[in-house]
Amino acid sequence: MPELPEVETVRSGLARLLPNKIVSTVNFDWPKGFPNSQNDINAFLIGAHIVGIRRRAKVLLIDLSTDYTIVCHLKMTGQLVFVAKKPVLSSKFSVLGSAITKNPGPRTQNNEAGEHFGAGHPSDSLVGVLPDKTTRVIIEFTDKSKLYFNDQRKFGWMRLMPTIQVPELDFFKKVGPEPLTDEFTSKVFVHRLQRKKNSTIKAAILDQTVLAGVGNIYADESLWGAKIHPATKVIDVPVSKLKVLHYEIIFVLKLSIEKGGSTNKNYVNAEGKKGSYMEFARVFRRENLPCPNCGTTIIKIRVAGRGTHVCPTCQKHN
DNA sequence: CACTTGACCTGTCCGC
DNA sequence: TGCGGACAGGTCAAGT
Repeated sequence: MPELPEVETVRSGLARLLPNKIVSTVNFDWPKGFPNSQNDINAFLIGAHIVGIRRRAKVLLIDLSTDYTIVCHLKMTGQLVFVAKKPVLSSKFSVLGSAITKNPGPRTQNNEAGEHFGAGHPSDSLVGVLPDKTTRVIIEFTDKSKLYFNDQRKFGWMRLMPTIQVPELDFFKKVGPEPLTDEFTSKVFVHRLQRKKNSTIKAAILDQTVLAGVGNIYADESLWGAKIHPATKVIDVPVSKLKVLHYEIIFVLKLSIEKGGSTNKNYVNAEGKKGSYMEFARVFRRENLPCPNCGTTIIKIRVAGRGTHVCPTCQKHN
Protein backbone atom coordinates (compact mmCIF):
# COMPACT_ATOMS: atom_id res chain seq x y z
CA MET A 1 0.00 0.00 0.00
CA PRO A 2 0.57 3.41 0.37
CA GLU A 3 4.17 4.30 1.01
CA LEU A 4 5.43 7.84 1.53
CA PRO A 5 4.61 9.21 -1.97
CA GLU A 6 1.08 7.81 -1.91
CA VAL A 7 0.33 9.08 1.59
CA GLU A 8 1.82 12.46 0.67
CA THR A 9 -0.39 12.59 -2.45
CA VAL A 10 -3.46 11.87 -0.34
CA ARG A 11 -2.32 14.50 2.15
CA SER A 12 -1.93 17.22 -0.45
CA GLY A 13 -5.31 16.35 -1.96
CA LEU A 14 -7.06 16.48 1.40
CA ALA A 15 -5.23 19.72 2.21
CA ARG A 16 -6.93 21.30 -0.82
CA LEU A 17 -10.34 19.74 -0.20
CA LEU A 18 -10.97 19.60 3.54
CA PRO A 19 -9.90 22.80 5.35
CA ASN A 20 -12.82 24.69 6.94
CA LYS A 21 -15.24 21.83 6.39
CA ILE A 22 -17.35 21.16 9.47
CA VAL A 23 -18.09 17.58 10.53
CA SER A 24 -21.81 16.86 10.73
CA THR A 25 -22.09 13.08 11.09
CA VAL A 26 -19.77 10.11 11.46
CA ASN A 27 -20.84 6.64 10.40
CA PHE A 28 -18.65 3.81 11.62
CA ASP A 29 -18.93 0.30 12.95
CA TRP A 30 -15.38 -1.00 13.10
CA PRO A 31 -14.17 -1.23 16.70
CA LYS A 32 -10.83 -2.68 15.72
CA GLY A 33 -9.96 -0.07 13.10
CA PHE A 34 -11.71 2.90 14.72
CA PRO A 35 -11.91 2.21 18.45
CA ASN A 36 -13.16 5.57 19.74
CA SER A 37 -16.37 5.70 21.73
CA GLN A 38 -19.49 7.41 20.46
CA ASN A 39 -19.06 9.87 23.33
CA ASP A 40 -15.60 10.89 22.05
CA ILE A 41 -16.97 11.30 18.55
CA ASN A 42 -19.83 13.45 19.77
CA ALA A 43 -17.61 15.58 21.97
CA PHE A 44 -14.56 16.15 19.77
CA LEU A 45 -15.40 15.32 16.15
CA ILE A 46 -19.02 16.27 15.47
CA GLY A 47 -19.13 20.03 14.90
CA ALA A 48 -15.33 20.32 14.60
CA HIS A 49 -13.73 22.34 11.79
CA ILE A 50 -10.89 20.79 9.81
CA VAL A 51 -7.89 23.04 10.40
CA GLY A 52 -5.06 21.21 8.64
CA ILE A 53 -3.70 17.95 7.23
CA ARG A 54 -0.24 16.68 8.11
CA ARG A 55 1.81 13.58 7.32
CA ARG A 56 4.55 11.90 9.33
CA ALA A 57 6.08 8.74 7.84
CA LYS A 58 3.10 6.87 6.33
CA VAL A 59 0.63 8.28 8.84
CA LEU A 60 -1.94 10.98 8.04
CA LEU A 61 -2.98 13.53 10.67
CA ILE A 62 -6.21 15.48 10.25
CA ASP A 63 -6.20 18.33 12.77
CA LEU A 64 -9.45 19.61 14.20
CA SER A 65 -10.55 22.87 15.80
CA THR A 66 -11.24 20.94 19.03
CA ASP A 67 -7.48 20.34 19.50
CA TYR A 68 -8.10 16.71 18.61
CA THR A 69 -6.57 14.94 15.62
CA ILE A 70 -7.73 12.06 13.47
CA VAL A 71 -4.67 9.81 13.14
CA CYS A 72 -4.94 7.46 10.16
CA HIS A 73 -2.79 4.67 8.73
CA LEU A 74 -3.83 3.22 5.37
CA LYS A 75 -1.58 0.14 5.69
CA MET A 76 -1.90 -2.09 2.60
CA THR A 77 -5.26 -1.33 1.03
CA GLY A 78 -6.65 1.75 2.78
CA GLN A 79 -8.13 4.65 0.84
CA LEU A 80 -9.30 8.09 1.96
CA VAL A 81 -11.60 9.34 -0.76
CA PHE A 82 -13.39 12.69 -0.74
CA VAL A 83 -16.69 12.95 -2.61
CA ALA A 84 -18.26 16.36 -3.06
CA LYS A 85 -21.55 15.19 -4.44
CA LYS A 86 -24.01 13.17 -2.42
CA PRO A 87 -24.16 9.63 -3.81
CA VAL A 88 -27.64 8.36 -4.64
CA LEU A 89 -27.01 5.15 -2.72
CA SER A 90 -26.23 6.94 0.54
CA SER A 91 -29.71 5.99 1.73
CA LYS A 92 -28.40 2.44 2.04
CA PHE A 93 -26.29 3.70 4.91
CA SER A 94 -28.02 4.01 8.21
CA VAL A 95 -27.71 6.98 10.51
CA LEU A 96 -24.99 7.96 12.94
CA GLY A 97 -23.59 5.20 15.03
CA SER A 98 -25.53 2.29 13.66
CA ALA A 99 -24.24 -0.52 11.51
CA ILE A 100 -23.11 0.09 7.98
CA THR A 101 -25.26 -1.77 5.51
CA LYS A 102 -23.20 -3.66 3.01
CA ASN A 103 -23.65 -2.64 -0.58
CA PRO A 104 -23.45 -5.87 -2.59
CA GLY A 105 -23.35 -4.12 -5.96
CA PRO A 106 -20.23 -4.40 -8.10
CA ARG A 107 -17.83 -1.52 -8.46
CA THR A 108 -18.42 0.37 -11.64
CA GLN A 109 -15.98 2.55 -13.52
CA ASN A 110 -18.44 5.18 -14.60
CA ASN A 111 -21.70 6.19 -13.07
CA GLU A 112 -23.82 9.22 -12.42
CA ALA A 113 -24.08 8.60 -8.71
CA GLY A 114 -21.02 9.01 -6.54
CA GLU A 115 -19.25 11.30 -8.96
CA HIS A 116 -15.81 12.09 -7.60
CA PHE A 117 -14.68 15.60 -7.12
CA GLY A 118 -12.47 16.55 -10.02
CA ALA A 119 -12.67 13.10 -11.57
CA GLY A 120 -11.24 13.00 -15.08
CA HIS A 121 -11.31 10.15 -17.53
CA PRO A 122 -13.05 7.12 -16.01
CA SER A 123 -9.90 5.01 -16.41
CA ASP A 124 -8.17 7.35 -13.94
CA SER A 125 -10.51 6.14 -11.25
CA LEU A 126 -10.51 2.89 -9.32
CA VAL A 127 -13.49 3.57 -7.10
CA GLY A 128 -17.08 3.26 -8.18
CA VAL A 129 -20.20 4.10 -6.25
CA LEU A 130 -19.42 4.82 -2.62
CA PRO A 131 -20.05 3.49 -0.09
CA ASP A 132 -19.04 0.03 -1.24
CA LYS A 133 -18.31 -3.18 0.63
CA THR A 134 -14.85 -1.97 1.67
CA THR A 135 -16.12 1.26 3.24
CA ARG A 136 -15.36 1.25 6.97
CA VAL A 137 -15.93 4.86 8.03
CA ILE A 138 -17.85 7.80 6.54
CA ILE A 139 -17.31 11.33 7.78
CA GLU A 140 -19.94 13.72 6.45
CA PHE A 141 -19.59 17.49 6.44
CA THR A 142 -22.22 20.18 6.77
CA ASP A 143 -22.11 20.89 3.00
CA LYS A 144 -23.04 17.21 2.38
CA SER A 145 -19.58 16.31 1.07
CA LYS A 146 -18.13 13.13 2.53
CA LEU A 147 -14.81 11.53 3.35
CA TYR A 148 -14.78 7.73 2.92
CA PHE A 149 -12.26 5.48 4.61
CA ASN A 150 -12.24 2.29 2.53
CA ASP A 151 -10.02 -0.66 3.36
CA GLN A 152 -10.39 -4.07 1.78
CA ARG A 153 -8.00 -5.93 4.09
CA LYS A 154 -8.85 -4.03 7.28
CA PHE A 155 -5.20 -3.62 8.28
CA GLY A 156 -5.61 0.15 8.34
CA TRP A 157 -6.93 2.15 11.24
CA MET A 158 -7.96 5.62 12.32
CA ARG A 159 -8.40 7.07 15.78
CA LEU A 160 -9.31 10.35 17.36
CA MET A 161 -6.95 11.66 20.02
CA PRO A 162 -5.80 14.95 21.55
CA THR A 163 -3.41 16.66 19.13
CA ILE A 164 -0.86 17.20 21.88
CA GLN A 165 -0.67 13.43 22.52
CA VAL A 166 0.09 12.45 18.92
CA PRO A 167 3.88 12.67 19.28
CA GLU A 168 3.65 10.35 22.29
CA LEU A 169 2.46 7.41 20.20
CA ASP A 170 5.06 4.63 20.35
CA PHE A 171 5.40 4.66 16.57
CA PHE A 172 6.23 8.37 16.45
CA LYS A 173 8.72 8.09 19.28
CA LYS A 174 10.67 5.42 17.37
CA VAL A 175 10.28 6.45 13.73
CA GLY A 176 13.32 7.70 11.82
CA PRO A 177 13.91 10.92 9.86
CA GLU A 178 11.72 12.13 7.01
CA PRO A 179 13.71 11.40 3.84
CA LEU A 180 12.59 14.57 2.03
CA THR A 181 13.78 16.98 4.71
CA ASP A 182 17.19 18.53 5.32
CA GLU A 183 17.72 16.36 8.39
CA PHE A 184 18.06 13.29 6.15
CA THR A 185 21.68 13.74 5.12
CA SER A 186 23.76 10.87 3.74
CA LYS A 187 25.78 11.05 6.95
CA VAL A 188 22.63 10.55 9.06
CA PHE A 189 21.51 7.71 6.78
CA VAL A 190 24.81 5.83 6.98
CA HIS A 191 24.98 6.38 10.71
CA ARG A 192 21.47 5.05 11.34
CA LEU A 193 22.17 2.00 9.18
CA GLN A 194 25.08 1.01 11.42
CA ARG A 195 22.55 -0.27 13.97
CA LYS A 196 21.30 -2.77 11.39
CA LYS A 197 24.66 -4.00 10.14
CA ASN A 198 23.75 -7.70 10.19
CA SER A 199 20.41 -7.43 8.45
CA THR A 200 19.95 -7.26 4.72
CA ILE A 201 20.04 -3.81 3.19
CA LYS A 202 16.46 -4.21 2.02
CA ALA A 203 15.19 -5.07 5.52
CA ALA A 204 17.15 -2.10 6.85
CA ILE A 205 15.61 0.52 4.56
CA LEU A 206 12.14 -0.97 5.12
CA ASP A 207 12.68 -0.49 8.86
CA GLN A 208 10.75 2.68 9.77
CA THR A 209 13.08 3.37 12.68
CA VAL A 210 16.00 3.78 10.23
CA LEU A 211 14.13 6.21 7.99
CA ALA A 212 10.46 6.97 7.51
CA GLY A 213 8.36 6.19 4.50
CA VAL A 214 10.12 3.56 2.36
CA GLY A 215 8.08 0.43 1.59
CA ASN A 216 8.45 -2.48 -0.77
CA ILE A 217 8.11 -0.57 -4.04
CA TYR A 218 10.64 2.18 -3.35
CA ALA A 219 13.02 -0.20 -1.59
CA ASP A 220 13.32 -2.25 -4.79
CA GLU A 221 13.45 0.83 -7.01
CA SER A 222 16.13 2.63 -5.01
CA LEU A 223 18.30 -0.49 -4.59
CA TRP A 224 18.19 -1.00 -8.36
CA GLY A 225 19.23 2.63 -8.83
CA ALA A 226 22.18 2.18 -6.48
CA LYS A 227 23.11 -1.19 -8.05
CA ILE A 228 22.95 -2.99 -4.71
CA HIS A 229 21.62 -6.52 -4.35
CA PRO A 230 18.77 -6.36 -1.80
CA ALA A 231 20.01 -9.42 0.12
CA THR A 232 23.45 -7.92 0.78
CA LYS A 233 24.15 -7.46 4.47
CA VAL A 234 24.42 -3.81 5.45
CA ILE A 235 27.94 -4.35 6.75
CA ASP A 236 29.00 -5.61 3.31
CA VAL A 237 27.78 -2.58 1.38
CA PRO A 238 30.55 -0.02 0.82
CA VAL A 239 29.81 3.42 2.26
CA SER A 240 30.20 4.88 -1.24
CA LYS A 241 27.25 2.76 -2.37
CA LEU A 242 25.21 3.67 0.70
CA LYS A 243 25.65 7.30 -0.30
CA VAL A 244 24.34 6.51 -3.78
CA LEU A 245 21.42 4.68 -2.16
CA HIS A 246 20.68 7.75 -0.05
CA TYR A 247 20.45 9.78 -3.26
CA GLU A 248 18.31 7.15 -5.03
CA ILE A 249 15.81 6.93 -2.17
CA ILE A 250 15.24 10.67 -2.34
CA PHE A 251 15.10 10.52 -6.14
CA VAL A 252 12.43 7.79 -6.40
CA LEU A 253 10.30 9.25 -3.61
CA LYS A 254 10.32 12.70 -5.22
CA LEU A 255 9.66 11.31 -8.69
CA SER A 256 6.75 9.26 -7.40
CA ILE A 257 5.18 12.26 -5.66
CA GLU A 258 5.38 14.08 -9.01
CA LYS A 259 3.60 11.15 -10.64
CA GLY A 260 0.89 11.03 -7.98
CA GLY A 261 2.22 7.80 -6.43
CA SER A 262 2.08 4.18 -7.56
CA THR A 263 -1.15 2.36 -8.23
CA ASN A 264 -0.20 -1.28 -8.11
CA LYS A 265 -3.67 -2.45 -7.19
CA ASN A 266 -5.77 -0.53 -4.70
CA TYR A 267 -4.15 2.84 -4.21
CA VAL A 268 -6.09 5.98 -5.14
CA ASN A 269 -5.64 9.60 -4.11
CA ALA A 270 -8.13 11.78 -2.21
CA GLU A 271 -10.15 12.20 -5.41
CA GLY A 272 -10.33 8.48 -6.17
CA LYS A 273 -7.73 8.64 -8.95
CA LYS A 274 -4.76 6.37 -9.62
CA GLY A 275 -1.10 7.37 -9.55
CA SER A 276 1.23 6.77 -12.50
CA TYR A 277 4.65 5.96 -11.00
CA MET A 278 4.32 2.31 -12.05
CA GLU A 279 4.73 3.43 -15.67
CA PHE A 280 8.22 4.62 -14.68
CA ALA A 281 9.19 1.70 -12.43
CA ARG A 282 12.49 0.12 -13.43
CA VAL A 283 12.21 -3.22 -11.57
CA PHE A 284 9.15 -3.31 -9.33
CA ARG A 285 6.55 -5.70 -10.72
CA ARG A 286 8.67 -6.06 -13.88
CA GLU A 287 9.80 -9.67 -13.45
CA ASN A 288 10.47 -11.38 -16.81
CA LEU A 289 10.92 -7.99 -18.48
CA PRO A 290 14.28 -6.52 -19.52
CA CYS A 291 16.31 -4.36 -17.15
CA PRO A 292 16.17 -0.78 -18.51
CA ASN A 293 19.89 -0.46 -17.88
CA CYS A 294 21.37 -3.66 -19.34
CA GLY A 295 18.53 -5.70 -20.85
CA THR A 296 18.98 -8.69 -18.55
CA THR A 297 15.69 -10.31 -17.55
CA ILE A 298 14.50 -9.05 -14.18
CA ILE A 299 13.85 -11.77 -11.62
CA LYS A 300 11.63 -11.89 -8.57
CA ILE A 301 13.04 -13.36 -5.38
CA ARG A 302 12.19 -13.23 -1.68
CA VAL A 303 14.19 -10.99 0.66
CA ALA A 304 13.18 -9.91 4.16
CA GLY A 305 10.00 -11.93 3.67
CA ARG A 306 8.90 -9.71 0.81
CA GLY A 307 8.63 -10.16 -2.93
CA THR A 308 11.78 -8.51 -4.30
CA HIS A 309 12.64 -7.48 -7.85
CA VAL A 310 16.25 -7.60 -8.97
CA CYS A 311 18.38 -7.25 -12.08
CA PRO A 312 20.86 -10.11 -11.61
CA THR A 313 23.46 -8.33 -13.75
CA CYS A 314 23.30 -4.80 -12.34
CA GLN A 315 22.71 -5.84 -8.73
CA LYS A 316 25.37 -8.26 -7.56
CA HIS A 317 26.47 -9.06 -4.04
CA ASN A 318 29.80 -7.44 -3.25
C1' DC B 1 19.58 -6.22 21.96
C1' DA B 2 19.51 -7.64 16.90
C1' DC B 3 17.10 -10.03 13.73
C1' DT B 4 13.39 -13.10 11.63
C1' DT B 5 8.89 -14.97 11.25
C1' DG B 6 4.01 -15.15 11.69
C1' DA B 7 -0.33 -12.79 12.39
C1' DC B 8 -3.61 -9.47 11.21
C1' DC B 9 -7.72 -9.54 6.84
C1' DT B 10 -9.89 -10.01 2.22
C1' DG B 11 -9.43 -10.94 -2.47
C1' DT B 12 -7.29 -12.72 -6.56
C1' DC B 13 -4.65 -15.62 -9.30
C1' DC B 14 -2.59 -19.96 -10.62
C1' DG B 15 -2.12 -24.93 -10.87
C1' DC B 16 -4.44 -29.24 -10.43
C1' DT C 1 -15.98 -24.94 -12.57
C1' DG C 2 -14.13 -25.86 -8.08
C1' DC C 3 -10.64 -26.06 -4.57
C1' DG C 4 -6.30 -25.26 -2.13
C1' DG C 5 -2.37 -22.62 -1.61
C1' DA C 6 0.50 -18.67 -2.37
C1' DC C 7 0.69 -14.00 -2.53
C1' DA C 8 -0.49 -8.74 -2.07
C1' DG C 9 2.06 -2.11 -1.11
C1' DG C 10 2.71 -2.39 6.39
C1' DT C 11 3.50 -3.02 11.07
C1' DC C 12 3.57 -5.50 15.45
C1' DA C 13 4.17 -9.23 18.75
C1' DA C 14 6.43 -13.17 19.63
C1' DG C 15 10.00 -16.17 18.53
C1' DT C 16 15.15 -17.45 17.94
